[in-house]
Amino acid sequence: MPELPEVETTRRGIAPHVLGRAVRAVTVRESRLRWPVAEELQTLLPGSRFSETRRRGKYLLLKTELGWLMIHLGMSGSLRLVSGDEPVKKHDHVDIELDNGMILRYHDPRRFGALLWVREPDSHALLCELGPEPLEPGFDGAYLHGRAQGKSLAIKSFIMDSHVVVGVGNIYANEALFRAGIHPDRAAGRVAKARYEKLAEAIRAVLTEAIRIGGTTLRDFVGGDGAPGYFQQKLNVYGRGGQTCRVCGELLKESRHNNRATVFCPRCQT
DNA sequence: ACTGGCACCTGGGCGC
DNA sequence: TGCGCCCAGGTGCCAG
Repeated sequence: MPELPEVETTRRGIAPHVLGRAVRAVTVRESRLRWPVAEELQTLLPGSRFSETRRRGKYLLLKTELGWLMIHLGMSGSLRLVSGDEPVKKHDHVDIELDNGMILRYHDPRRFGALLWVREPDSHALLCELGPEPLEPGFDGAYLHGRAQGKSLAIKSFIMDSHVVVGVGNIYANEALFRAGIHPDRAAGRVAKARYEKLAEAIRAVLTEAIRIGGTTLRDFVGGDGAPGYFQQKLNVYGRGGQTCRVCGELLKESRHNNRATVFCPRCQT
């Protein structure tokens, strides 16, 4: 599920329910995630109070007096608030019980996600090398163009590198390249600055739109099953290989970059 | 320094 | 129905 819009939607969904709340207890049913669930969740988190939520790329950060709980949802993770009597389902790995009885429940079938403890987010190894936020100042065509100089890798792989820009996963990489009219195979270093301007704008547009739509499903984070399928009807290329291009009618082609599915229109994207 | 490929997991869908 | 195969929204790490 989670690309940047999903992570941001999760942050906005849980923020009003955790801010100002203290943690009553933590239950770890399965600690074998991408990295072992941090011991501090059980030694430091109980008794602490959440005072701030933040997102950096696809990492979610919840501040307490003693440090930050850092959460990554991996490929299949989700975080939602449930009432204390909600039955535990398979793959509900971690419960963080709040002082009002609600539970922040981490669910992750594939276990590619992570729950870590960090003292200082800005200097943490996983965060300090990350590229700019695509929706904040500092990310634009000039920046991308500059970073691409001398690079021979495919532009799709380039924009999916979190050291270049965070939060552009496979769906939105495909969609942004389509909107910008750029062929995904093109060498990053051989794309003109003007086209990077268009690409930066396309990345901002698809992410902003997805967050906007995701915002309408915020209620799902409390109670419901929290499985929004919102962006589907907006997709122009992702998952549409072999179907016709919505703009020109050409058959959409499929390929792969770094073992990730790529879909593009051979006529619109050059 | 770059780049491509692999690893970590489970579950769903498909063809036989 | 069952089995085996392929695929999946991420990303750190490794070898060449």
